[in-house]
Amino acid sequence: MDCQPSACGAVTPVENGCLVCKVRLVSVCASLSVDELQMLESLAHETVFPAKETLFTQGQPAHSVYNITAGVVRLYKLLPDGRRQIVGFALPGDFLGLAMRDSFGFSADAIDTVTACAFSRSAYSALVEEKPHLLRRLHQFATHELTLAQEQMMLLGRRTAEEKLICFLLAMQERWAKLRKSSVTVPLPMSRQDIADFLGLTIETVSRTFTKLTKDKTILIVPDGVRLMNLDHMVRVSA
Amino acid sequence: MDCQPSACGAVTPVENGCLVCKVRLVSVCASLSVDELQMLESLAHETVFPAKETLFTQGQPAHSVYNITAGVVRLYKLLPDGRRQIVGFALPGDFLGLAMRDSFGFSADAIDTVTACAFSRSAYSALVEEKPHLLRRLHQFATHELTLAQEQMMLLGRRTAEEKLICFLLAMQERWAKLRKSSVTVPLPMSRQDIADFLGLTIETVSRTFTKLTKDKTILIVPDGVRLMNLDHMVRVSA
DNA sequence: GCCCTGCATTGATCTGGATCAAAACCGCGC
DNA sequence: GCGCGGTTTTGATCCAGATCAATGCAGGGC
Repeated sequence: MDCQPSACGAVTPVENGCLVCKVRLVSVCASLSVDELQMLESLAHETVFPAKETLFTQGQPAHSVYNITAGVVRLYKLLPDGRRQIVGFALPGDFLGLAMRDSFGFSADAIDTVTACAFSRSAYSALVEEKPHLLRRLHQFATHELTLAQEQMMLLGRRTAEEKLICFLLAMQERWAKLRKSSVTVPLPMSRQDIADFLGLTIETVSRTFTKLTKDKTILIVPDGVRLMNLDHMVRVSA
Repeated sequence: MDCQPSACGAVTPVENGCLVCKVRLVSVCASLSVDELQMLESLAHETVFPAKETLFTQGQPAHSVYNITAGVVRLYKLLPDGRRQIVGFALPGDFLGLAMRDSFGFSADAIDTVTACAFSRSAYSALVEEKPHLLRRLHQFATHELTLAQEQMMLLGRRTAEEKLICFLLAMQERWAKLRKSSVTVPLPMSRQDIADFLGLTIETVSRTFTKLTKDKTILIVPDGVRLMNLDHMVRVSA
């Protein structure tokens, strides 16, 4: 479906403004001054996507770019026969549309309730043209993503199932920690199938590996997440 | 080893200048005007790395960034136990050091004889600061790399050995085609082990898959490369 | 020429994770 | 409470690709 931000996902006026935005300092917006933020604010459409709703689909024209302000988004590619690879999970503060290309290179859908600041791509790229420090920040984000992608290649190509899961849990814990949410307890709003499709495994292997790590006392499964019980061991494995 | 461009790899004066550089129009330099090119030229050290020599090592301080002008470089990460993942092959026109970070995120070594324009990172980033269109070009390169990395995740996580090899050969053929070298014959200067470590396979599986594709009449193995005999079929598989 | 050395190929066997198939669990509506 | 749909876990079996082990083959030194 061709889905503009105004068509799918409730648009509300920006409620409290960028200045009090909870993710401002970790997002691309951190590079902007107070008056630049006001310009940005006038371009922003705060949008809410309920769980399971699609933000955009691979190949679809990229009318908008998004700054995630709450919730978790899964980013994925599909093969014609239905095989799926999740290329990342976007958390609050993450930016979707770094490539600034005409169409999206992957699909994105909300895992839980997601709120995002949507910007029309044309307006956003015009702003980027005149604010080199915003471009610099976007470039930092892109190269950070690239580094993560290279880590993920190592994981997908050369690690065992158990190592994959351990690395994933450690990476999620670090990302949540940067957002100052929880520490030893890692929220996992995504399904087992999502984790499998991110790690290049099947759901059965992911499930078995969770049980193994639980029997090991490496982790403890709690509602909607896990608690890491033996960080030392996990870090040693992931090194 | 701590290896400055002047220490490892023969430095020669820039012989013919950027204006006649064969890869200029496909490299980051294409964003620069003639007089900007002259500034760049004064910063460049043209460096030759013989086959098998290391350009830089993962974790090493990134004193220099590189623009590859000839030859092929393998970019890889290692685990402590020696498992290796090649995260990419750099061809003429490719830029190493996009991240502009203090240290390299992967190691790089020359597969055949490589020539590169080396720039001190500090001088280069100073130039980037004052030339927003150079930054824009770097960002384009970074997001292009990111897109390729996401394709590679799909390949590593979800494709079979045969699909992996076919996608790899097609991707290499496209990359060489952009450089106006050969078309149906794809040069493969890297070893079978390199291909295996790029595709997340073993050398034996790569070799067996090459023989299978040869028996199929999908490819023909020629000295230092392959000839693609059934592009249609290959494109169908990779779609 | 002939040996050495370092790939690459081929063959035989093994195994980690996939696949197929049930259970068990867990809200949620009524 | 109970039934129902979806997800997760567990179990049994299979197989693509890994591993182990020769063998082939080309280029280089002498």
